[in-house]
Amino acid sequence: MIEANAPVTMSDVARAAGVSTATVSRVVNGHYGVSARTVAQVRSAIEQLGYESSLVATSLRRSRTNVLGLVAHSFQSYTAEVLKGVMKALSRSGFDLIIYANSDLYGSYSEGWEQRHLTRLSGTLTDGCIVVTPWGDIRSRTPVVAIDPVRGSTAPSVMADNLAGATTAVEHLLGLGHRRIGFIAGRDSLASAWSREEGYRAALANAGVPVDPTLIGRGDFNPESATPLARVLLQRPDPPSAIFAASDGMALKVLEVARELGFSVPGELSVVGFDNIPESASTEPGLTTVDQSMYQLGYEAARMLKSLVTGEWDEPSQIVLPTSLVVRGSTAPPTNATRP
Amino acid sequence: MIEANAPVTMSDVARAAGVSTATVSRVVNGHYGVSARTVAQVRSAIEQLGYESSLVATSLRRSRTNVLGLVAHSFQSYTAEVLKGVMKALSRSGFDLIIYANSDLYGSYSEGWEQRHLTRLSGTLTDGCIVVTPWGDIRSRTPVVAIDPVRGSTAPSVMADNLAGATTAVEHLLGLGHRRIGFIAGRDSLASAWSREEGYRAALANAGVPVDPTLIGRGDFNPESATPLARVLLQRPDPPSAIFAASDGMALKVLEVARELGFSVPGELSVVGFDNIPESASTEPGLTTVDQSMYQLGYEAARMLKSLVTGEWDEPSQIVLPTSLVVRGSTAPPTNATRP
DNA sequence: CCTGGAAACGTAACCGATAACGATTGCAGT
DNA sequence: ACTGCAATCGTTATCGGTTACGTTTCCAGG
Repeated sequence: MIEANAPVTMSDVARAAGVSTATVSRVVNGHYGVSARTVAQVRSAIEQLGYESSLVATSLRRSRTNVLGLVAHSFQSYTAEVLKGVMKALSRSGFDLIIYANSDLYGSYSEGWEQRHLTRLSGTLTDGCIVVTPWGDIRSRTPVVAIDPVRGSTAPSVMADNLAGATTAVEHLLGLGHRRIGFIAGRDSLASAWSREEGYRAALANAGVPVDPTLIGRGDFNPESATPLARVLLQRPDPPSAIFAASDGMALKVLEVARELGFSVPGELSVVGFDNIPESASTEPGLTTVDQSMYQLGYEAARMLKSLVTGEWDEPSQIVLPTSLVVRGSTAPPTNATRP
Repeated sequence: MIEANAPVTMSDVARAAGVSTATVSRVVNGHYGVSARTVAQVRSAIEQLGYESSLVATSLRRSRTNVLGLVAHSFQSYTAEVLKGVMKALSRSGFDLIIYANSDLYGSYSEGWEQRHLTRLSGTLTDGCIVVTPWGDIRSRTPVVAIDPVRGSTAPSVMADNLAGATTAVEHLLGLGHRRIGFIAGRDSLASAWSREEGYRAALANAGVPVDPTLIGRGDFNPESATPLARVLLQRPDPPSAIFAASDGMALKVLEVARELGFSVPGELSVVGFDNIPESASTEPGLTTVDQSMYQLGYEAARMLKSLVTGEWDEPSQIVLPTSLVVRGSTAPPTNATRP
């Protein structure tokens, strides 16, 4: 039931208990210097009025709030999986979590959005923050851990072994006999996008297959960015026999375009993604992809942030987690292929 | 890069620009009464110092923050889907979103957690809140919309047509020839749990099948709660030929127990869930379930909350969304069944 | 009976920002 | 030159809670 009752403040409690707000504060925070009788009075007043301290007022005055923050620029499956891991790591830790998401998902907030959010939060509200797929390097008064950091960043971060993952993915395609393999890259500024492209190039180089720059499309990890790129690749007179997309979201769009243009998958086109989001298991055919355990990324990032905040850090500050290839129905040997 | 620089406050800007904080505030908020020259000076100081207003301080002073809150007691697929819908509804709306999640997921926070979180947030930080699957009725200074409210609540809320959904699900099983149909109920206090059980009973009654109370297990929507209940049902000398679980999370646990006890699904046991979370599509076999578009629930709740906050509300305050049955591989006619 | 010192509690400054209000300035009109 | 009205900007109270500091109370020891 909604009741428009004014919020109960500390001075209400103080008035009811016949003491000053200072005393109420001491009771609430369990500080020393209050007689047992007064404590009982204040407790009873709190109970009776249903008082609950204001997170805002407290955090404005205090340095420590026991709240950690998470900032993400969009909310897709990737972020949701990360979040589950974060919550798990924080459960029963004494830290609450505040996720701040801005409403301008689509484009207008480009460079620097997370810096804005972060300064707004870390002013006082949170003791530290996790930033998911940032756009730039971060300044902050409180500790920050990046998940999938920008290229060249030396700040604390957690990321998957993107190079190895991408290499394995492309080697899988090469092993099936593919030679003309398209690539749809991720957002250039992120280390992950860079490494996945490196893996693509390295695998081809190892197999003695020259890199054809016209087979590389420049996406940005946003699923929508892949659609026109896939169209370009598949409408060529000589389309590739396989496409490796730097994220599952983009790979799923490739599948969409392929269906639209009448390509049979995996008969005429093999597709590989990266991430292993839940949706990738339920498409028809299932998407072959590189699993990077976003859950684990979130879990480790939260663990690291906790240690940074409490000052008990002792591990290296850049964690790299292993990946594994998940083979599903979207990959097969190319038509008219000679097995290696 | 992390730098331990002190946060830039409004008075820093004021000092740098040679004006008072009031003037800075006016410039920041675009208020009337500042000369163009002063505006330029302040703007330049803001730029130079990298000033960003503190969400906390602002919300303490102001009544309106343009931030909406969401409170959830756990963070599973259900919540994640809801969140996507909420974000979609809020995109480009001018409202940002703060999600507050407490760290004591597992039990210790029982009754009343969302009331605590809500008073902490709605004190000043948010203009309104969405509460997902609350435990009790809510008091709040600012508007609150409940997703999947408690039974008997008259507060603004969004929910699926649980009665119709559950009825359809059980009719599906009846139509396949099942007569002994087990049920695993949800958290008793929620309207949804109640309606889904009603649907179960109604469908059986319509088909002239008596309700066997020993075939009903009392879960709480938490996946883990279903495991022992499923075990009890399936280890009976006369196990049911089908089980309808009030949530997908619980239904997936039923599948797990069935596998563990050597039941073939759907050969010896049919299973139906409710929710249609992403995971349900990717199990083997896929879970037959009632789709309630959690995305849509989130979308509508956010839309409603926006209107409540801006005061432009004109629709009924309790929205019920349709459901649809999604038939996958986990249901089939019972062995030795006679088709109706 | 007086003093010392710790315990208990209140007062007021403060955190960062906003807004009501008052004060100052500039300029047009007479 | 003087009035009057805007435009412009600073002062200050305020939000709710915390804490440094000062004051009062109370009891033990001399």
